[in-house]
Amino acid sequence: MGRTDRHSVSVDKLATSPTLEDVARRAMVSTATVSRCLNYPSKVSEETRKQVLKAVDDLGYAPNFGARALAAKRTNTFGAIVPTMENAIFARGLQAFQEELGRHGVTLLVASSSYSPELEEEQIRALVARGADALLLIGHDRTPRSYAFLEQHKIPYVVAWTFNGDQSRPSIGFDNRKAMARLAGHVLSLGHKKVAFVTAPRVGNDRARERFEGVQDAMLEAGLDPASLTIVETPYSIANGAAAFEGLMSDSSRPTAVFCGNDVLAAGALTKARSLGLDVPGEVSITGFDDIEVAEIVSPALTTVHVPHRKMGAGAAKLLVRMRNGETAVSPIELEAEIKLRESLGPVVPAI
Amino acid sequence: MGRTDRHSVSVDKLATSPTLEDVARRAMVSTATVSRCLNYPSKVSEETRKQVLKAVDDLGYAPNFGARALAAKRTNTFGAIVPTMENAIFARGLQAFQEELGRHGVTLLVASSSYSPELEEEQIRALVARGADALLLIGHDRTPRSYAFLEQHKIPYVVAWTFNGDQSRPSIGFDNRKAMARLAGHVLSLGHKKVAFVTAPRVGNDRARERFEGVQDAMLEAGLDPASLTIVETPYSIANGAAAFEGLMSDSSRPTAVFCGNDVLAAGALTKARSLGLDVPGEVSITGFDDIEVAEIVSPALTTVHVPHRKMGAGAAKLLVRMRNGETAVSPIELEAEIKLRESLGPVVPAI
DNA sequence: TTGTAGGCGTTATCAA
DNA sequence: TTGATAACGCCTACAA
Repeated sequence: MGRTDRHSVSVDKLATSPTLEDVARRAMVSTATVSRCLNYPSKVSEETRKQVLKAVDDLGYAPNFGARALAAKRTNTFGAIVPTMENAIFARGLQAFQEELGRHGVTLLVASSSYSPELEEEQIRALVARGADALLLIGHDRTPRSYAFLEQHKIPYVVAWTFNGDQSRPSIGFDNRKAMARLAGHVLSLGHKKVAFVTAPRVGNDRARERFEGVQDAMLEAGLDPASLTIVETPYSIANGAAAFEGLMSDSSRPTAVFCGNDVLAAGALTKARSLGLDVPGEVSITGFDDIEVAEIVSPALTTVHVPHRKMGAGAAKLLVRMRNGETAVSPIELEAEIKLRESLGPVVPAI
Repeated sequence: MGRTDRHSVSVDKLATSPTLEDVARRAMVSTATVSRCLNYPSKVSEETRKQVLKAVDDLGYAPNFGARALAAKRTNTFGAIVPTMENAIFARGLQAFQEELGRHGVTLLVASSSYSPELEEEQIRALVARGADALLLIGHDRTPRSYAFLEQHKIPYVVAWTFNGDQSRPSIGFDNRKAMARLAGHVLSLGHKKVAFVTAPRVGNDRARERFEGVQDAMLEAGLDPASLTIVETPYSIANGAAAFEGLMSDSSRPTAVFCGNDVLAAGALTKARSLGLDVPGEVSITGFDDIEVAEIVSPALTTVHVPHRKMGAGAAKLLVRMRNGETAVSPIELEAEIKLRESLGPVVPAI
């Protein structure tokens, strides 16, 4: 039905993608048998299986995913939406996420939101429409519509890259605020009083906000006025980090330590320091956050906060698989972020 | 049909994703009208449009992608398969690719092959099954089955990151061999005679192979015996670059210049040089390939080949869109790769 | 072990 | 301008 019969198979070859029906015809069995053979090989006799697989091979058959999802209501595909893929911040975690998913037979679809909640909302819809069974999201900040949508569609999701005691969502991550406070505390204990903070835009980015609060916490703790903190807000990029740093250093009262909201910004600052002929950490200390690969290869090596990228990625995958399988009461998981002291940080050197 | 009628809508809300039919019922029109309203708003009266959109909004309706693809036979989704997402080599190009696609209303799906032709074959099938209308692939090396599959399914694709005169496939890229030969030629003109080449595994990776051939070309040109080139083959990673470099330098007869197949390897070599206390370029010169961001932030900054990442990505997107729209005779596009001379390269210093 | 047939959520062709 | 309705390709009871 639907298709008129043809005399030769070769006509088919020139046409378009073969379907289950084509395979069935060639293997001289029903479509049901082909489907079974592909999905539950054990439920098919050895002989027919061979025939079918040969037909599949001959035809170069690939199941139509949409049709399959439509019929089976499960895609074995998870989605991940990260703020950016252009730098390495999320690369390692995503890689681990993917590897772990692979072990469970699920495929990963990745999208990026460019740090925009509206764009993220679109991406969420797109991935769900494409049949994502579950989603990995970064941070808690997103539009109410996004949450409503996830709720309504009953899409399991986990929030990663952050851990925040008072959030009840399934999540896995570390306490950005605490980690940054620890790093900043250490820096201040080295005698730095004039400090600056270069951060990504904080609205719509709870990680950035929490890191900022961490710096404030540390200042308070050290008896410094948080209001005296110079803040530069700029999107994550090496160039922006460099520009921000240059601005800071051209100021009449330079900071002796510059906290950067992440390693990318810090790498930019470091590079600019070099081109400015400024000694790091002699004249100014610089710190980052994330501990991506560049942190170790820049010179001087970057003092930063080591984020458990791989643990987070793999852990998120495990959580999500459990949730997809019906488990409902998954409690948030907190991981540790560790301070990495390296050469870019030094004690404050009194002016001569 | 199929669904039993319900008395209240709220039941639906608790159930699962709303369908076209749900929207239609709520807006009191037919599913055809809803579909039209979503796809060709102009073909629907102002009034019904409002009703429908309201219903869509109320219900949080998102079209089922699989069903849509099934019915429309077009997904407006392209796929890209890159060897790796873990380092920055392909990130910028992919970003540009995505941006350009966005301008044409197409969504991007990304997968990575881990430099394995077999895995790439799987990914190709997966993306096509998911309805990718067209594919971006890296390099020409892949299994015959992959090419046969693409052929059979009539999937438009372009090969990027390489340009090779005698290949007739739609492609956009630069001549890896020529570019590397130019860089190597310059290095050799500085007096280097003992040179080494650290490369990614060359089988299944035409770019790596061509870069290698470029080095050989330059040696020949300079009157050196290509057989005297020390070769280390190792997967792209900072750690591997460092290890390879260390091995090279611990050799009794050290090279005075180390070519690296890409910037990641070179960054590793540079880092190791520092930890070994070797002066670059005083004692040994190091070069990379790609000109990714790290190339400028490492110290000394890396001499490398600038690859037109963004141009390639955007260009590939344009090509693919044209092909998807039925254009068939697209000829390969060659872009220029430019040598970037930076601090990591210096003249050979005669031993005292 | 295998086949038949209904349904999954859209789109698109016809009529109305 | 709108509404029926037949595909689209696959899965899965249910029957044989």
